[in-house]
Amino acid sequence: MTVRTRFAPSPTGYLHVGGARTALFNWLFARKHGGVFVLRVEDTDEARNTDEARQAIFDGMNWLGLDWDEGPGTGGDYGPYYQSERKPVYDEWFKKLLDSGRVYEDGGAWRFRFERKPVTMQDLVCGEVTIDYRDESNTPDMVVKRSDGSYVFHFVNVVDDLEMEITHVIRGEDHLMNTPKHLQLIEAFGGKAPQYAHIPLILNPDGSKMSKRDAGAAVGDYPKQGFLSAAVVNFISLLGWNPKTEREIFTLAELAECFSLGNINRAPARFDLEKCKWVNQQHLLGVSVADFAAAAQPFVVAAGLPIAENYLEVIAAVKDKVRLFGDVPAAVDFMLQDDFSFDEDALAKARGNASAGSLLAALAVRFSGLSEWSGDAAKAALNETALAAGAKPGQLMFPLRVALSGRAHGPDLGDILSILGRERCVTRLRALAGQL
RNA sequence: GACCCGUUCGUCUAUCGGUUAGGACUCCAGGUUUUCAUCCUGGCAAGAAGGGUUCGACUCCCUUACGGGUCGCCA
Repeated sequence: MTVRTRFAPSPTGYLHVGGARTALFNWLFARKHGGVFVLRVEDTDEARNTDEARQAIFDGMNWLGLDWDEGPGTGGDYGPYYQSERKPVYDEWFKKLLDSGRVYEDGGAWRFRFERKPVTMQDLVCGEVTIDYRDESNTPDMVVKRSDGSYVFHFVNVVDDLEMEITHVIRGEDHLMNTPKHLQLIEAFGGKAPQYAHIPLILNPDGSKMSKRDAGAAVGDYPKQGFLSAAVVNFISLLGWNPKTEREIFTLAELAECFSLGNINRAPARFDLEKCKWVNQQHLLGVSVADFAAAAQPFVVAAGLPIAENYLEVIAAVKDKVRLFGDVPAAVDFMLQDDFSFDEDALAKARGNASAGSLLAALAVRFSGLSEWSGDAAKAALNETALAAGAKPGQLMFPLRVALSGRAHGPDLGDILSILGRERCVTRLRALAGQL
């Protein structure tokens, strides 16, 4: 029997990390077992569906690299994959319920009559869970068909899982209490229930439920901030699941290899954006300068910075120092244009060195006299300047860095000197020397 | 309120009865780097509480507390 999993989002908002992780786990499980991953759009609530939300799902899935074997745009033998197009199928299954007397009319809607007994499920994550349906107050008969003739989630979800021969349902823990309802429906249909795995929810750093407005919640925001999809996938995979090794950095393919439902935790995890950024930096380390430069360019342009001829050189100088592509503009602005700001603390620290002004002025003179310009030549000039003044080269480096970049941190000084070129260096040295 | 799931450093987690409770992020301190960053080393920091069971419990059981989830003609 081939494994068939599905991700069944409803297009009522943006794809959020919780949904993305659910999709990811279903995808990983299918890939791990050479199975089929189905994307099914649960758009039965016409009032709340939007085209933007539908597109956000596709965009998010594509960006994450979670391709679906069956679903919108791909096709498959179990379609259509939009529930809004499956009314005839539901009518057919509803008739089974009608014929067997398991539904009754209530105010124009149809309710499914639960069997009043304890219902036990075997969850792959939560283990054995029993809900007692003899307590009617806690488990009222559920509406399966609205008075307007449309069907509700529980009904279509179960019918489609049966119709599409889904073998494993991996979904958020918010569905745990729904499962006995689904099991009762499946039993009434005489169908074979899929195996269920309810994964813990993702919470905000403060422990509150992560909703769509919270920071880090919308998958669509990650590319905007300059995250690598591989890093986001890597990070969210580790929320509530672990590979049982101390390794933390994985590619999607590597995750698919070692993924196992048995290694999923039961407790909800909080979302730590800082660690997500660290994971991103780890993935960034493996990206080539050319690819990095191409990916960072939109951010640089959006910040209003010019793409200079030596753009690649500029990127190479900062590539291993940033965590996000979104951090690039602020890290390279002083190398791409002459308009940059001075950090007050850095300036204050430079002023703390009484001889900084004269040293910088002397260095400007020496730079001007250099027959050839290069980062090494400039550094040699720096050493000579310092020695001539009876100072240590190190004393000159900080003021020089501030003069050239306006800040205390940045790329290697040799890189900066080389990238800026003689004229700019001299100009900036004189400018700061005059202020100290 | 009822029902369900859960509870190891601030955060993500390892531990399938016997460990100095390990790793990672963050933070701090050293070292390397003539500078910045990377990097290396070290440090801070945890079994919610109380009862059992057991020679022995973070691990099993119960109670309490706390957190999350669910109780729709939403999904």
